[in-house]
Amino acid sequence: MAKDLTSRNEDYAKWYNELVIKSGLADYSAVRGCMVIKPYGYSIWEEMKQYLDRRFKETGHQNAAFPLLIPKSFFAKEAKHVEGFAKECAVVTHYRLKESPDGEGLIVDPDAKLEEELIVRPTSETIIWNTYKDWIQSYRDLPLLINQWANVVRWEMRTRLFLRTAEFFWQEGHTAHENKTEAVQESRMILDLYADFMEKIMAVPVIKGVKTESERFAGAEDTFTVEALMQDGKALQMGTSHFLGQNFARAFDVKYLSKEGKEEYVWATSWGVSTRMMGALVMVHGDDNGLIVPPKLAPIHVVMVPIYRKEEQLAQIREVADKLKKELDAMGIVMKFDDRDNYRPGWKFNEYELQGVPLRIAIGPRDLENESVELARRDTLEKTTVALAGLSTRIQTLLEEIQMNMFEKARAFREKNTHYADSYEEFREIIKNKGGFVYAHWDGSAETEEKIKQETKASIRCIPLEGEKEEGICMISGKPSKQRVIFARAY
RNA sequence: CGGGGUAUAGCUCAGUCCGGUUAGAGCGCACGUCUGGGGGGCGUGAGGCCGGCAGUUCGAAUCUGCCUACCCCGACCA
Repeated sequence: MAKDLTSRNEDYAKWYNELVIKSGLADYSAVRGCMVIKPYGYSIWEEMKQYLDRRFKETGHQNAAFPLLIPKSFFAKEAKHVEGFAKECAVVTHYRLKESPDGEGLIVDPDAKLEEELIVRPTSETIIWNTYKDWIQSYRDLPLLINQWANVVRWEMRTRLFLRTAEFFWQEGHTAHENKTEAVQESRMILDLYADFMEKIMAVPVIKGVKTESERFAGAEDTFTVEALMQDGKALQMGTSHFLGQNFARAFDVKYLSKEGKEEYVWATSWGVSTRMMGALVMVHGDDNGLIVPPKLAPIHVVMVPIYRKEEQLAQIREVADKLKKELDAMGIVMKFDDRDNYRPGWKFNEYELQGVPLRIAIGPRDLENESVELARRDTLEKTTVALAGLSTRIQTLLEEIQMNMFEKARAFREKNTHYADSYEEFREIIKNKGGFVYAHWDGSAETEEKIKQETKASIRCIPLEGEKEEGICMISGKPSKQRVIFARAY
């Protein structure tokens, strides 16, 4: 089996890093904290983008592109927003280089200092709202529903491939609305869209919820989140959707004239998911043999590995492959026929397992004779011999089954690792020894939240939106609580 | 930003403590050959300013000092 891969039990963090690199998703780059997304990794990201982009458009959004660089003064306009991002900004101060006087390389030309420094965007609210001011005059201009696919930079102290990189790729939606109800609805609708994507396409079960005040996005009135559980018992925030109230409208003076002829500030949302989801994909589905990509995200659904000695045999196999490929094409299933002769079958088996291709077909002289193939599932590692007749239909069914099985497996894992704690002792014991999600009562105060975080490293992931709301008392203060909230250690 | 670690072939690493001819291994790569149903065997070959700068010495991958970069673990954060 994948000989060189560290097992999850041995060292989960090491397993993750190795898997990302060895499966060809990404690699470290020459730039600190920034990664190279390799073709295979990028093709999965493209699948994610493609699906989400279609859904955004179906729900009335349009794509646009705003500048990478933002004038420093823009950040000062929304107080909480600056506070949240100031510590991790890359700043452009000059616009020219010149040869150094000693002739050894280049230096920044001191004469080329910018009047006003530019910030490499950590997020685009400010530049976008500055622009919206010019786009919005009347209630007829609303709602304004814009999305941007972009890269952003946040100068993180400590980075991890996909999970926290200094530069990352994402989409950020920025919408403007006439009233609060509509804006809240928008942010909730996007939250549902995200959750739907994660569960149906990524096969990652998520919990929808709202963030506590201290975990809220800088400048938001409410941050909605989708949270997932990784195999090491830690939580990962998969995406967020913010109700921004009128904060940015006020900061950038974006007003519209209502039907009644009254001047009003608009209401805003912003929402985003990033390449971080790639990390979730690895950590939720991967096993000790490598990645497992759910069929609905897989750039390649089926790979066929020919086994042969003589050229005539390969020619015969190729005939079968071509025919099957054509059938699968018509079904929207992508098959790769790997006839490279510099790698041997066993090597290819391992390689595709590492990459997580959902289905593998091995076909050799033996199979040709019996008019069958060997079909292997990546999720269960199960191998069966199946007839050539009706193979494409069989594949189609199997892919659906794999998709479902992966989701069910992840959900079962999450359920097994979801606990309820009624006392703080119980809570600490679970967080320390078992990990996972812990439902517990909390009095709603930031102090209690902080105390728990300090003492256990577990944070409130969210106040869940769904499920029954059971009243109780806070496990720390004994004060009343309207419902349990979800705690976990998180990435 | 604290703590730890690493830097030698494309990759993973030995060699450094105890300085001494020509710096090694495995994998990968190239060519040949036998092969081919779970990372093949054999043979031949290419590939190195031993992270940088300075010092000690007849002599430095090895000792000393300074620097740089990256990784891991924490704190902070999506």
